Amino acid sequence: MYFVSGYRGNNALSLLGNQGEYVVDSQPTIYDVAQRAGVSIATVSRALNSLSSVRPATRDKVLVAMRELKFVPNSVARGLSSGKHWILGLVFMQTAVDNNVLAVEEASLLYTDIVIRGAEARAAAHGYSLLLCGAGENHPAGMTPLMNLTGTVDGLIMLDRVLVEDEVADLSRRIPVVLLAGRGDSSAAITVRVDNEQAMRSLAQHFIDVHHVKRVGFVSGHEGSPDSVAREASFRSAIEEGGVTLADVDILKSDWTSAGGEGAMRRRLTLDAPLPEVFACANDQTAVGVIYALHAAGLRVPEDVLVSGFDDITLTRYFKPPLTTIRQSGSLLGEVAVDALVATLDKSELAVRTIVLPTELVVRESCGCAATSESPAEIFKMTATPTMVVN
Amino acid sequence: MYFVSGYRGNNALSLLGNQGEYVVDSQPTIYDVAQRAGVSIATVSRALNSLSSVRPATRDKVLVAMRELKFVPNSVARGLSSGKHWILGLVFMQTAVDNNVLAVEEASLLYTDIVIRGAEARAAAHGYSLLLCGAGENHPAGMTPLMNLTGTVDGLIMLDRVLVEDEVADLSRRIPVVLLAGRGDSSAAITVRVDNEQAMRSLAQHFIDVHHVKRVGFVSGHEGSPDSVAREASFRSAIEEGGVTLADVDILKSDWTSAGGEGAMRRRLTLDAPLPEVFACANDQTAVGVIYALHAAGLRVPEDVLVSGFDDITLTRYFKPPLTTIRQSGSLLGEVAVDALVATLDKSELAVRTIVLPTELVVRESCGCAATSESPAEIFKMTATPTMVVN
DNA sequence: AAAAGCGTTGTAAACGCTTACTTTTCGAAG
DNA sequence: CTTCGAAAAGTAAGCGTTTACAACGCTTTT
Repeated sequence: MYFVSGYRGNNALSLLGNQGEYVVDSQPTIYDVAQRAGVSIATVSRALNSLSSVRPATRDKVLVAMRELKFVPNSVARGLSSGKHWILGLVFMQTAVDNNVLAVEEASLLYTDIVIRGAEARAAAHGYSLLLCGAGENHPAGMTPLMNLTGTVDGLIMLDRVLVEDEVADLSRRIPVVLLAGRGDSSAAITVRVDNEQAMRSLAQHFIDVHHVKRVGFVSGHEGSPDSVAREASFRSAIEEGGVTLADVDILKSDWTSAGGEGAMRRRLTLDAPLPEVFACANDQTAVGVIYALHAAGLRVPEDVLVSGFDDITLTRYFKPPLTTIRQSGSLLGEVAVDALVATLDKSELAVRTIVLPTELVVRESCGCAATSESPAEIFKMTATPTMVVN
Repeated sequence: MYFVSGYRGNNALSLLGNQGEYVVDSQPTIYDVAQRAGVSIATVSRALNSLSSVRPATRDKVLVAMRELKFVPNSVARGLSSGKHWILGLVFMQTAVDNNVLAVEEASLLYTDIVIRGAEARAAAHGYSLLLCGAGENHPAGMTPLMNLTGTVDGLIMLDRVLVEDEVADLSRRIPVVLLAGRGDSSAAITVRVDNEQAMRSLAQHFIDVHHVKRVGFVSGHEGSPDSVAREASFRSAIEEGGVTLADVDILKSDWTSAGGEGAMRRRLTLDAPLPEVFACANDQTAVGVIYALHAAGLRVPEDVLVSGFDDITLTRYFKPPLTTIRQSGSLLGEVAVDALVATLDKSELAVRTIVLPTELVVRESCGCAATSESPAEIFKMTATPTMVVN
């Protein structure tokens, strides 16, 4: 045995009195394992990572020692040495709406969380952990906190355009970045987004072709949100192509929440202008609030006004009337983002720069279509496959 | 200037051709900063952390150099050296229900996510990041992955009893652990939970005292979930104390989801036994599904059957009928958990071992009470303050 | 029987930072 | 103009891994 001097392990074991039970005081290191197994730390490391050859007998000795010491490798030291951390960062907007606690609980909830869950699951499947990082008006966000993550995470996923293009470029020079739900035109980072254009187009066509509407309205999400902007713009262009009116007075500003939708519709109802025949809402929660306000004013949905949502969150299937909406898979969005990021990490190059995920029009009763007998619990499958758009 | 030899920085700057723009190839280190500022790395470190005294002039030199190099401290190296990582781990159950993707999207969603958001916000306020770690049937969870986090995170928050008591004890010997929504009787870790007993008792009393029910039912959450178990047990004991019947046939097994609640009620409706007058559900989503199934069978709520939920998620306030439920603050739960963990980290000792958060009965129409004119968007405040229970 | 080759294992130098300890600096007192 | 002492700055030893390189045996080759 070579091992003579220079031992600097923890001597981590202390015998616990007469109970004969070993208790670890401080984390044992590979030095402790090496000493116990009678090998060098390099061998321990190799046995641990099985990179190069270790004789089976030696490996066993090491593994036994590790088990006896309850050794757990220190991932930080590992990360420092190897430059690989097995952690992905996920940055999202934490919007506080008017300091309203309950609104905070709802705002952008559901959907964002589904994305987070999808990302987490997929990251775990790749062997990564997810580091959450909320940015936003109340948080001291911006560039610096994200930069600080550079040493901790291997890659970054950013939801809902937390930074402006220049900052993204800056950041992605240090670390691979995937943008989610952005406008899809960043040249600095891979972008994954949902096909808002296709979605709003199919919705507009349905209203025009099937329900023969002449005048429509739109209820937006949080101001400046890329998804909200994209949905409004796409809806407008599709609607106007069809020769239908979308008046300014019928474009209501909301904030992704039910309360916001309710308030927006209440305010709209105080105006003199006649209501349009349909309100397309930027997401499902908004639609719920809008319908509530309409009901409260004695208007029926869909008999008097048609309403549609976006997202197809599970709960709204149980509403009366069941909500006509656009289905998108939030978890898929998160999963694809992680896949793209991991691919970049592996090959350090990814041909595809923009990935557009499909959406699907789900027709239920709130747009005036006939009730189906299907149970809300029934599973729908996405029929389309993701479109890969090369930059 | 002392600096003579031993420089091992990156020489990180390279002049980018005629554009005159500096581009960082690899992250600059304190060695680079030290060289540029003409000081030693120790001084750079001190300027960075402002722990001990650095002369203002020197500090400025260093800060200028850092800015010029776009230096960002490597938090991993920092963590390895100081043993402090400024990361908190959050472990939660990732339950896949019957491989049903949409159910996965809903299952335990909402509530858990609110907790996560609350924890994240509070962690950020304390200067920590949150590392997410989904455990569960589909994930390869268990002890080892968590142990691997010990080197990465400073503390761990575990939702919904991911590990058994022994494992918790094992883990908490290495790292501070806070248990969330457990049974509240762990001696190995701090526990934060909601007052399920008080909640179900007030619900039972309401049913008995106000609505004079004689027979009640209960729809559970996911099997084995501590919260579900606690709610069922508390409800049963409060109900039986009141001399009211809770028959086995009226205890329906569900899984926290609307689909589960709907299915459970559909199955119940196929039985011969007469329905109880009320079904208390383990959470709001379940109640939504239950009501849907009742409606589908031609029964009215609350005229024919009373229903209550638990959680008071925002969306169900917009349902017809508005849901009578128990309010608990998920974000508060997350926040308190983080506070407790951080306190432990700071003082390395916390007197309080169990923290019980208050709940509040919110009476709406689904239990047969009169409609109020309040807008769903109205904010309710928790009236009670958290109860600290010393171990 | 010595040399060459190869599979194993050991040695030691990073990785980028913090910090105990030591040395230098600098201003005030003598 | 010393002397002294505190303040400021430097030196170097970690923190727990990985990994390039060296060294050691043990075959195989000639």
